[in-house]
Amino acid sequence: MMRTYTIGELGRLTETKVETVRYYERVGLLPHPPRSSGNYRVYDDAHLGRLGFIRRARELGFSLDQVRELLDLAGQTTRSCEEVDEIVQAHVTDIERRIHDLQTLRQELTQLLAQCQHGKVAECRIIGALQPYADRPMAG
Amino acid sequence: MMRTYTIGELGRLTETKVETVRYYERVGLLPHPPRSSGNYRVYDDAHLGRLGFIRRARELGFSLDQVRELLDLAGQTTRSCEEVDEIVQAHVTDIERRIHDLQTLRQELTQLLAQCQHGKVAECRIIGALQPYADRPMAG
DNA sequence: TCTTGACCCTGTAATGACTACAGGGTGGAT
DNA sequence: ATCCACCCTGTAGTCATTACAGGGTCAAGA
Repeated sequence: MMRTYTIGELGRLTETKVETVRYYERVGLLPHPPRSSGNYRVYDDAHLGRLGFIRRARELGFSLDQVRELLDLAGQTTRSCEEVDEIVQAHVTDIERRIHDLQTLRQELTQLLAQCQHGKVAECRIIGALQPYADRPMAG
Repeated sequence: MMRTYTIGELGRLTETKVETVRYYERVGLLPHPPRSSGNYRVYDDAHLGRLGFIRRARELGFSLDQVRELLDLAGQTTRSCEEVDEIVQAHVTDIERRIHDLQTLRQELTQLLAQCQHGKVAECRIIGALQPYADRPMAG
């Protein structure tokens, strides 16, 4: 009494475009499902679970390679979850670095905006700040 | 008495890979420079200035399309710098959204890490939290 | 003069993670 | 019979580079 799903149903259930489901299959994240007589892909609950896992991990910002590792580890149920922890920890560190970079960027841009006197481009401090060789002409 | 540069010199001065300089030319961000007798690209200070502008704007996170707009506006010196302001402001808003998204993500992941009991994968809360259909089997 | 070696040239393909067709077949309802 | 929504494969596009492969150029040293 196993429920089956077409690729469209699977997509709706996991908020994944049909093309993306096929893409995951192509790159080996989803197993090749059996086919119907009309050559349609036939999915079951195991596929639904696996695709759900992938999408949730992607939402959390993991790369497909990281997702691959996590899926692999998730299958080895008796193993210590140390490596899972490491992957997540590394990802948090990466996210923190990106937050920091973006904050630096925002500050630079905000300072540029504060300097703008809303005059003509010729005197614009923003444009000026973008020109590291302001004494030279600029090609166009 | 105009200084000229080879593509390699230009790259060193602006911390740009040679391939990237050629790429900017291909997509129309840099004008086609004149060529030497041996078919080498010959750049001058105007090119240096323009490439510097591009690289600085890229460092500040502007897309190449935004850089194109900024370069275009920078050339229209008598125009009001309102549009420059708008582009930068839109970019700041975008960056703020990204910072916010990343902060949300970091919090979710930090919570996952806090729940990890460092046991076996079978009981791992992290893996569990990634499985939206935890009652179902998972294909592999 | 010859030969290194560093540089330059073009053109094409790869990266990540999809997305968007084109051109066709299937399935169920009317 | 016909319609439409859905499915199929295969290929190419996105963004901003980067990485070759397979050649040509140029200045210096032996």
